[in-house]
Amino acid sequence: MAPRSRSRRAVRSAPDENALQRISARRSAAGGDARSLAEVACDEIRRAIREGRIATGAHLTEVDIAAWLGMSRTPVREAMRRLQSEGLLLNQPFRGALVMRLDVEDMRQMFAVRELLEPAAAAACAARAGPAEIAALRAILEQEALALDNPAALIPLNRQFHDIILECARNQFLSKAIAAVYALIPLLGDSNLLDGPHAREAHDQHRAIVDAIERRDAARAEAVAREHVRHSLITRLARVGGAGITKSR
Amino acid sequence: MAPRSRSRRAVRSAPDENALQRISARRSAAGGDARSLAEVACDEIRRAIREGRIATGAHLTEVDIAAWLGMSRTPVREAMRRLQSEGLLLNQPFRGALVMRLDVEDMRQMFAVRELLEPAAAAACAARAGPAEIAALRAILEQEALALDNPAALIPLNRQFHDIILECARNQFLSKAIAAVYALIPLLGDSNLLDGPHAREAHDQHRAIVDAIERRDAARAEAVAREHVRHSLITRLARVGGAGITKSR
DNA sequence: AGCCGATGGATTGTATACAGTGAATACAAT
DNA sequence: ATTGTATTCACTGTATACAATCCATCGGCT
Repeated sequence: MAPRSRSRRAVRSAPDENALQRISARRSAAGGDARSLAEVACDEIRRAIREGRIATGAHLTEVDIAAWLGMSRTPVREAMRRLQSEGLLLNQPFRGALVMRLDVEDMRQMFAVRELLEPAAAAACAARAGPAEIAALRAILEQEALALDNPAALIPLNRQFHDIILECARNQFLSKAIAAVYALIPLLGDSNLLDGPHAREAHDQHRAIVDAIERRDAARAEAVAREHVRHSLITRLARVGGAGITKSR
Repeated sequence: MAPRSRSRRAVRSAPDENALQRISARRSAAGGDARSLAEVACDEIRRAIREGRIATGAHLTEVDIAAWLGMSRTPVREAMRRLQSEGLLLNQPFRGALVMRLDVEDMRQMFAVRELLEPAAAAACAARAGPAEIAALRAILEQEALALDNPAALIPLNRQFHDIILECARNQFLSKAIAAVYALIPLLGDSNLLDGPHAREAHDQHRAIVDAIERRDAARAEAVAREHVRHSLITRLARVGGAGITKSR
């Protein structure tokens, strides 16, 4: 008996408002950036895995994620497919997906490949870097130096540092190969940079890499980059061996 | 078109019969294998690109592909997304996708990375190969020897050869990295193995690699594998330089 | 009791409707 | 003629309905 007069229109207009809400939420979430819901879903799932809110080994279904994120299955499906092809999720046909888990051996394998690729990137960068790139690297170094006890700032700086070197190497296939390996880093859990002493040593190594690049000393850049990867593995192994997440039975 | 009788219901019932046809077509097409339509679409598009039926640089839309393959947009969308993440297609938001094109410089970059990764795989394989793997490799070699003038047979054998070595290296990250690079091979067009002399040389190199692996001579396996990649690039360059597809202006 | 096919619940796979986007085009105004 | 504005158009992004599939479990039959 309520206002029946406008019922038809009311029913029609409801979805529109929802749509508007969705869009505005989408835009505001990333500061005006208009990412698709699928991208949002992808990032959210990845983040939840990295932060441990979704445990490795957990069982995910499209409907659950869709309900969690408040969107339909379609974008969620797209996101899960993407994460599967990245190797973060293991697809089980008609049965959902499992969050991959990496053991210590997997970690060693990952670092073995990084030890192959990242020195190559540093060497290529040393051969190609111009003043602009070197200035950018130096800028990162300075910011790092000021943030050595602030992992929240250090982590994106670290990523930028490696991104600049990779971009400077100007080899899209090298980038693809490294990206394929990096995709599984969220499964490793907390960053090494949460560890103060490691952060300092990593910073010193970054500095040595930039010095070599600036001198166009490809061999030296390669060697230091290799040492950087090795050092990172050692820190990881110490943390895994020492603290809780042993492979258990 | 269909009888205009109360469109809703008419439209509803039609798809059922289509679905049955589609499914049976799907099963029969691949000899009883029940791949999803998305996988079919993915393979078809990839194949069409490799065979040049879809030109590099072409503009693809979901509806066009869906019409071509006789399925709905949903699986096509999934396939295109996948090919985008592989790097075969370049997404243009709201505007379809472009088929990537590689120039000679891209090709050099690709082979530079392969020269990094494939020797590493051969070395790791030499360190780990058991009798079973060596027997499998020898079997491939024998089949190759019989098919040196039959590219249609040689191409899958070649793939199997490299797959066995990669699997034997037992490093999922090495596999991922190589897969990321190989994904763009369809863009290179015809296989080198269509060239008789090259096929013979490649076969000899395969044999040398297996010999080294069997002797557990990792360094030698690595060196030959590197030479194998280099040789492959040289053949490619000769073909591109000699025959038509120069980068034009 | 034990095997074997039917049944149901959970989950993905697919089709389709519709809203939203952005470029191109047509048209008006200066 | 040129610029600004509305309209159209082709396309994607998203939601939703429905079909197919897998697995577990339950019942009948031997």
